[in-house]
Amino acid sequence: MRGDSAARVTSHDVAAEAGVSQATVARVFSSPDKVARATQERVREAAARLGYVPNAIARSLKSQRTDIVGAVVPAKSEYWQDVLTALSRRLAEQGKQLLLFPFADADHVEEALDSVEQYRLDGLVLASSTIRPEHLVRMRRPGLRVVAFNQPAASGLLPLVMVDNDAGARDLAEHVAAQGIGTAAFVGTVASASTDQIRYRGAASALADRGIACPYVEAGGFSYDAGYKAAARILDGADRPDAVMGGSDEVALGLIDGLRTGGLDVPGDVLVTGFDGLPQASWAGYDLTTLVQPIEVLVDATLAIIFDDAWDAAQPERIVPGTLREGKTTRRGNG
Amino acid sequence: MRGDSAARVTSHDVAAEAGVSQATVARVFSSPDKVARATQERVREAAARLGYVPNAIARSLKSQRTDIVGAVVPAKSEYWQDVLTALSRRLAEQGKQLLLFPFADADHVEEALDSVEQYRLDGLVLASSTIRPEHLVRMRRPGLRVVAFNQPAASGLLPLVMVDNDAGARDLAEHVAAQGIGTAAFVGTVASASTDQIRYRGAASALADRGIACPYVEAGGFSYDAGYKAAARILDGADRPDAVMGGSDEVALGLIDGLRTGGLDVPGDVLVTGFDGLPQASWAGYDLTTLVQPIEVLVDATLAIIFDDAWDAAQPERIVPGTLREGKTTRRGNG
DNA sequence: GTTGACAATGCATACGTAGTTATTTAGAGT
DNA sequence: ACTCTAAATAACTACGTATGCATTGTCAAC
Repeated sequence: MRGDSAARVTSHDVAAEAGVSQATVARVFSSPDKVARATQERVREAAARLGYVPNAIARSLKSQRTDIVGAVVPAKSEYWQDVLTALSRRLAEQGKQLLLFPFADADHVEEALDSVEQYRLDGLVLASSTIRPEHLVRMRRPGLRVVAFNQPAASGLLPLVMVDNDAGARDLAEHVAAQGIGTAAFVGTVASASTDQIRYRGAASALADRGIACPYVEAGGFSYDAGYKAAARILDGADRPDAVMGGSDEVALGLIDGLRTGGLDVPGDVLVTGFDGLPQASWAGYDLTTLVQPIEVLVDATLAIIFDDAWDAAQPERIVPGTLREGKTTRRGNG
Repeated sequence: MRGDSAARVTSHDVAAEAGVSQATVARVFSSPDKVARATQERVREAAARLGYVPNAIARSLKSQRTDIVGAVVPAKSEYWQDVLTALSRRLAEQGKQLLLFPFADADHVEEALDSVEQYRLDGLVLASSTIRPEHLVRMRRPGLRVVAFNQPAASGLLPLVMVDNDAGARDLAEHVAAQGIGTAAFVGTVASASTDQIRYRGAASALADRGIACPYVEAGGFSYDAGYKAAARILDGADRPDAVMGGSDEVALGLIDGLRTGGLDVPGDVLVTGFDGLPQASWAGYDLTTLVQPIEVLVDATLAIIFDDAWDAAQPERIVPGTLREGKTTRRGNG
């Protein structure tokens, strides 16, 4: 009842109720130490009585800060959902919010970026390997802190935070090679994705050092389905590899099921690895060997760049190592 | 370069550049039909030249609309991620944005709700069965359209959109019963969740009609892990059921792996069903029989309530039927 | 030629807050 | 008692836009 009748309570109303000026009310809520104890209590009581809630829109207009960070992420991706969760939780701890800009295809990036500019966000996390360089550059604007997240292509164009894709891919390759394989294949997601390229080069180079060839197969997508279909192509191929390295966990999980559907045993006949460290990779049905990304660390580094003034002019690159998670998909002998 | 120098371009700057008044500039961007063709072009050119972008904050302050919808969702849940994706895509089509309020535990709901009020959102999607009724009631405020999403407990307190949990559970139960089982068990997520209760009652009632008992087992969480661990308890139990119905897909997938780890064959020894229709349920490794929620329909209904003025005073309830998806986890004979 | 109608535009103001400057009050020192 | 200083509060203004109202200009009708 009470709350309903007081439809739009402003700081002026509270000021009148408490017998002080509007400025004092504002101070009570933004810098309380500048207001005497007794006055503060009186104002807070009046505010509670009227059901006053500060208007963040007006505050933003005045203070030129929205306390909102935007995130441009692919609409359909298991990996990014984990990142978003970590990101928004950290922001919430600081009283900030996360505005979501998912996009289905590259064409919609433009629209999302328009909105980003209109809302005068404090910062922006750009997370998608399919954003083209010209878009990246356009995002370099004063007052807006943009960070490229796991997007090697942004190197030199924007501040960048990413997992060490090269080292991770090498670790995985060396682990697989240590199991004593003769041939291998790398099933990438989309060849034009910069993460894909680095992961492939790292893996191929590490395998080459051990005399193992590693052709590249493109799944054509970031999804389980793409991996599942790629498995068929590998089964049809002339010589079946002893190990298949997936460009991402999602593709790797599809690969496993595709290979198993084709009658092969994983890891009996073929070893499989992934990349990312999705929760699903740990599911007992798969227990995938993968490179776990330290999402919390990456997120913290991202927010540090956005909110730490020291980074203002510089274009830092934070490359964080991942962790090899050994699952049963690369465990050859089970004795 | 040009963009950098024009740090903060306002409609006044554009007005000066184009030789018109600020009001005309505003009209060009908000109600173009009220401005003469020639003037419009001149203004747009000037705007482009200066790199002007309308300030959504100021617009919101004046227009009392933010074009932003908030969503309070559980931080860790596969299901909600699908909902968020659909929701934000639809909003983006209408030029609106999605502000995310994920919460790890019920204590953080309060904080999220505070932010919601401060930001004067156009609407709010409340999606979590663990929000308590007192919070729900507090959200009934003038000017803020709140919709409870898949949250039966909100019935009578808030406008409500949900899948027909009861009918869905009955469909699943009847489908399982038709496979000729003797005993069954329902593994719920968290007993206090209102969706859980309805799904269990629906399933148990349908099974009882066919003379099949169906005890309730609580997994203690919404996750794969909870389901995996619950499988062990079922294996340890005195009489093993012929069919296990999971309270959600995530729990069901955990159940399957748990049962298989315990040496059982699914569906050979035990049939399993889920609820939700997650992408993962369709993965070849599981191919789970489940009730697919029509997420697009639910989302559209939700946005209709938020943005359609006709719903203003009423407290509508939209209950949408789901679709049974028959997978191999309930296919007994494979001939 | 005068009037009326209507389109196009300018002027002024309000949205609700935060910060800047000015004013009042209280307290301490001599 | 008088000044000096610091603390507390009030008055005022700016943030950038949208819109009601007033004004100007154009054209058709009589």
